[in-house]
Amino acid sequence: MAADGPSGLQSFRDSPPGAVVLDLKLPGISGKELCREFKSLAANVPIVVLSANSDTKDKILLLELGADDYVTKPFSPKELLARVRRAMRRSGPQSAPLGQQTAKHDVLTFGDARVDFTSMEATHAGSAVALTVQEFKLLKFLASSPGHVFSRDELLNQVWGYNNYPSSRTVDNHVLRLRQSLEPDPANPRFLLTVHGAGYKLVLELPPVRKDSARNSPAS
Amino acid sequence: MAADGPSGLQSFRDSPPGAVVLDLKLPGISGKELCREFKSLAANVPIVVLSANSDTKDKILLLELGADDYVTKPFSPKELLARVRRAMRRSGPQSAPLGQQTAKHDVLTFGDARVDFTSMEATHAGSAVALTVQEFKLLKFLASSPGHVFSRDELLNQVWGYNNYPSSRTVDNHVLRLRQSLEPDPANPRFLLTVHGAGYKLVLELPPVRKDSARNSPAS
DNA sequence: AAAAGATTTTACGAATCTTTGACAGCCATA
DNA sequence: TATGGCTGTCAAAGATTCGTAAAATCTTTT
Repeated sequence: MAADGPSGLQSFRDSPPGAVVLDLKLPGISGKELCREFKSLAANVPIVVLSANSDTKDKILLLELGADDYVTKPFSPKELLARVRRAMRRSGPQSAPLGQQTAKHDVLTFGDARVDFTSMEATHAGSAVALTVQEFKLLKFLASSPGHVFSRDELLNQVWGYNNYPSSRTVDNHVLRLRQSLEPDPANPRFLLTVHGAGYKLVLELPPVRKDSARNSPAS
Repeated sequence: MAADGPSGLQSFRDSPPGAVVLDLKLPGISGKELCREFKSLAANVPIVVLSANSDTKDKILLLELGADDYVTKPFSPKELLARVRRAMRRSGPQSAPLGQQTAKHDVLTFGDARVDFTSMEATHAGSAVALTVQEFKLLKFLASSPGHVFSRDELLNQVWGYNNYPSSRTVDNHVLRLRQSLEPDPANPRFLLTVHGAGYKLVLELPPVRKDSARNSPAS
């Protein structure tokens, strides 16, 4: 808490907070100035503004200044809380205040699987499964563009490297093992999909309803 | 634009929009339900809610449901615009931890059909249809020059390749299957058209209403 | 150096696409 | 309006492409 603009700015610099609740009517600096200042110091710290008047022009201006939300007085504590929570949630997963972040882990989850590329650990339905380096690499690459179909050649180039040209079934086998390790039902893959004649892709959302029951697509 | 809940949900599924402006007072599904649904379908699509009453309890509830902002009536177009812009700005460049980023996908839509050439998925009236690689290739080529008529030989050369020279009914069959998968009424194609004696073309705009009396030549 | 583990090849049945050929129906011109 | 040439459609035959497991090869650890 800070009683006025300058001291608020000071403590913001000293130790960036997780969020800011900013009352416009305060002594010292203009609230708008302060808002802009905060945002330029740390754009990822959400700011919720308290304003006395509900003048629309003001609102728009503030939003343009970088405020993440505002509440007009009178307001209920509940509403303020809800808005702050939401603002934090939105900017949340980004990073802790500054420099204190516990190294971000690249994690990928789908179905029962959870893969941490930083620690190179993976779990399936809670229990740990062992993935090899090559498997991590392949999965990571596929995960870099979810939904994108990659041909075997592309995968060999991108994951195995330009010099290395193992032949055909290499990729297949790695996909096979990934499926066996991570798919709910390895025989009927739901995430690591093959596109006949084209290659493989990793999809993270469940596809929409199937229509053409006739053609490929796993039964049911 | 959709006039009611169900149709809104449908078009959301068909082609997720960049943002949603949701009027709470609509027929069919409850607005809150719809809001939750949207968010579960695509969490990164921002939602701005229009609500008639400015009841605080309602506001909080909506925010918890996943709405990104709301505007109470009456509101100025400017304010709505500012809020939508802000919501989009926020959800825009922000990419989820890993794998959830939506890379640019090449998509083609016409009639009830939606074809994504990147993920090699296609939907017709919302439900998924399976297309083969060759079908994707052919469609992609036709789509590269909408309205342009390609002879069978051209198509064989361009889509099938120089070395490969299938003959007679090959192209026809692929067009047939594309029609069956994607045309509203496969027997009376509206987009994948035959030009007698010349070849095929893909048109994307709906032609003006045409009387049946005339032949099939382009309407006068 | 042997053992253990990872990666790549090979092989082949199974699954899935493509192409073909036959025919009927449609179209355009004589 | 009649005719020969196109096109739409189907189903079977012909080709590819995949999934899988086991063997062979290469790497790292013991």
